[in-house]
Amino acid sequence: MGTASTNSTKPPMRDSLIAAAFQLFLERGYEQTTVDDIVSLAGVGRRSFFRYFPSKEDVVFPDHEQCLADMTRFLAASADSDDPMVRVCGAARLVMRMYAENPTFSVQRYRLTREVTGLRTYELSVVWRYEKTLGDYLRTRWADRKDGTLRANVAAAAVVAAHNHALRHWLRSGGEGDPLAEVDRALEFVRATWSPDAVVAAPAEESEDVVVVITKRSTPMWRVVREVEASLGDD
Amino acid sequence: MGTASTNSTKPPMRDSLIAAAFQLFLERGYEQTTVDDIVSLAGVGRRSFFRYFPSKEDVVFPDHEQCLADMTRFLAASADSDDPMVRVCGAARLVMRMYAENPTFSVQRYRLTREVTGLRTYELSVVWRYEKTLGDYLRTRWADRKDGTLRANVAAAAVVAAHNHALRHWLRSGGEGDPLAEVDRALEFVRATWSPDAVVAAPAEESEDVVVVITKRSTPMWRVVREVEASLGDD
DNA sequence: CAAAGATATGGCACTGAGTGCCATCAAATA
DNA sequence: TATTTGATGGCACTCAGTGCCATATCTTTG
Repeated sequence: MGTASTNSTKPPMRDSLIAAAFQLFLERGYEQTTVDDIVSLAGVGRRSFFRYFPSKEDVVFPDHEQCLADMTRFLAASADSDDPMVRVCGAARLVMRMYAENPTFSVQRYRLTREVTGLRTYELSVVWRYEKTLGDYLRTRWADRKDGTLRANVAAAAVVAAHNHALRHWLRSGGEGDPLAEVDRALEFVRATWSPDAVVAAPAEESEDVVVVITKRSTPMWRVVREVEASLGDD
Repeated sequence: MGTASTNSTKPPMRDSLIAAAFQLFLERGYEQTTVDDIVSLAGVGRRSFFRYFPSKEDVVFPDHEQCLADMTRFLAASADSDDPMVRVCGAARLVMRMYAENPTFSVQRYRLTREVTGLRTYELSVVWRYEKTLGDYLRTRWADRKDGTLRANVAAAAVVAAHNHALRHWLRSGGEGDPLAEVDRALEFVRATWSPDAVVAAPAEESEDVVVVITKRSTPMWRVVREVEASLGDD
């Protein structure tokens, strides 16, 4: 609210604080670095640090706030004709793209978050906001659907999990390969599961152990499975 | 590690600290209550608080550590013949049962976690440990499977999301109704998605875009999927 | 029973994150 | 030039969390 919304003029102080912080975090570790160390290296007053970052942890994730805003705008620009799951996967793709823009920075930060418990917890709160944004979107899109909110919550969690799977794999590799391709593959895995369409199921009546399913060849297999299961009413 | 494993003799000091803490949290709020307030009401030394609870937030979730241990044991006691997803849903059920044991306490805590950001973040870290435990289990069970780790991560996230959906719904209602039944219903929703079984396929011939699948309920799914995909040639 | 040790607790001082308040400096504006 | 506005620095304060040590209680051992 306080920062200049879409204005791209970034104050140099913010960047110098980030640079100083990461330099110290990487050489002595996060917990061994105090805010006083950071501000003295950056040559600014201690009070200014907390003007730009609400907490010491925030300096580690300087770009997530912007990315979250981008995701919100992306979903708000959705048309009713869009497949909700496709749209949500596109939103998750935005996050991966942000990581991919600065591979070395992302990898360094990953090392930090793996070692420091407090940073991992903070990252969880960030991920939760992404998941909540996706879930809210799906909830409105599936408002009329049976079990719409349950479906929305589960699907949002699945999308986030698939994204994080691809992201962590890429980060562990040190930033090698194409993270966008990886995340697309992982997202397709869940998208096919949660946006079934074009399947008609007709349970048999005479024989109670036989089911007839009619579908198009072009339909991904997962949708068929999902629909058959739903119509069967499983064990 | 340090606490008495299965020994049920709980020190009274721990309980009195929890009681004092919640009394103050509910009347003045979490952030308006200092640790000094808690210990002076409980009549113990300040240092003792941090002997029983690593942080001020931990006193709000006094039973999760035990529950996590229970879940780990439950999964370790799994047999190879168990359906992994069924087992994981049973593990999630344990958590719901813990909440259901103290409805009023759970509802009061829910009110707190909704208002206080720090507590919500802490809860996320707890949920993450549950999800990681479930994911680790599924990963080993699906080690030989194609995309086993991706599948495990996504399925674990889906199970946790379904559990939380039912849990939050029950908590918002003030603890009315049967939370176990609710969570079973939500879990069944994802279980059916991620451990389908019993289909046999036979491709049609006349219409080139329509496929008829006939199957027995008791047939393992995965062979069938491969057969159908092989006969169809997937997208 | 007495001495010695282990465990639980309290007290105290210290570090470090985060906040409120005010002074100061620079740039924009009248 | 005088004034206002916004950004910054400095200072003191609260509070969570930790390390260290003294003390009390309980247990083991001679």
